[in-house]
Amino acid sequence: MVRFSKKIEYSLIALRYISNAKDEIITAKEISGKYNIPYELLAKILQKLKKENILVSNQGVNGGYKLSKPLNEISLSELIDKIEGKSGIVECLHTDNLTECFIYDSCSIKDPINKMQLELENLLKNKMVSDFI
Amino acid sequence: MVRFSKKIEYSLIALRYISNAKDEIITAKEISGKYNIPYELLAKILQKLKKENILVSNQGVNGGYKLSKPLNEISLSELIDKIEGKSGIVECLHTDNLTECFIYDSCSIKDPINKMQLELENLLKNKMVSDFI
DNA sequence: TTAAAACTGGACTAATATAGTCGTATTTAA
DNA sequence: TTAAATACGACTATATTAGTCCAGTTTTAA
Ligand code: SF4
Ligand code: SF4
Repeated sequence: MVRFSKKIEYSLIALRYISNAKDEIITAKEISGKYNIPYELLAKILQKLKKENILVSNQGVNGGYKLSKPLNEISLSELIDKIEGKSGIVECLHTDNLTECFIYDSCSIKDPINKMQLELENLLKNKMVSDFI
Repeated sequence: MVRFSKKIEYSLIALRYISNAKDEIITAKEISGKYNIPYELLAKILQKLKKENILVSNQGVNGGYKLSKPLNEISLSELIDKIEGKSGIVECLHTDNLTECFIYDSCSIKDPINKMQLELENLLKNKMVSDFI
């Protein structure tokens, strides 16, 4: 029910490492090697973080990644939304609500579930990636 | 990353309904019908809740379920643990740690992840099933 | 006594989400 | 021109969740 995906864990490990390296440019290979994270998977994640403007990248020889902003400006909430795509704690609270819950009309717990979501969001918004160091 | 399973949602709907019926005995069929919840699945869930001492049951004709204790004495945390089995937010925090994370030794975020888990647990412990009414 | 209404229990399948892999293209410094 | 790196898309494998099926047992009431 509450579970960090490997993508999020690998993101945190990578961001932490890149942050500690200050302005040095870090490659996917380096992080993959240090932490035994599958290279292809980590590479995908870093590409995604770049596309989401959390990292900036340089291609080619001597290329790699560095932070686009300090980690205390990135909330866990933001990281999760950007890596996994924004999503609600239940079907009917997804923003892109293509698949409406087949129970929706008769459901008696929509309101309290909604409140619950807000409380969880609040916790994740106030937790910064820098707290994972 | 933070997602209620259908089992939990169906549990909440059912517990709410049974609670509102006061001391009347409620059948799986009745709840299934009112809320369009797949009967076999709901039946399994109620059986589990009975086994976990949240419900008490009567078999046979006119049988059914009622609460073994009021909903304000059951935390969301307890419900989740009993329905889904207790589990950590990441592999290495599972209590029955059969499968150790293959990154464990080199992992740099174990401690902060642990703290995060405590904060989430705290939220879920202070949320009672009665809050979902 | 028997039939129907309910719970019980286990195995099974289907659907979905997560994790990881592969191949190929592009960029760039040396 | 080559090697080291990011970039992208499709693919496969694995795990989890959701739902189904079937064969019981218990109990009440006709
Ligand atoms: S309608 Fe009710 S059961 Fe369906 S997803 Fe929303 S809260 Fe859950
Ligand atoms: S060891 Fe690190 S990567 Fe592995 S499960 Fe624990 S926190 Fe996550």
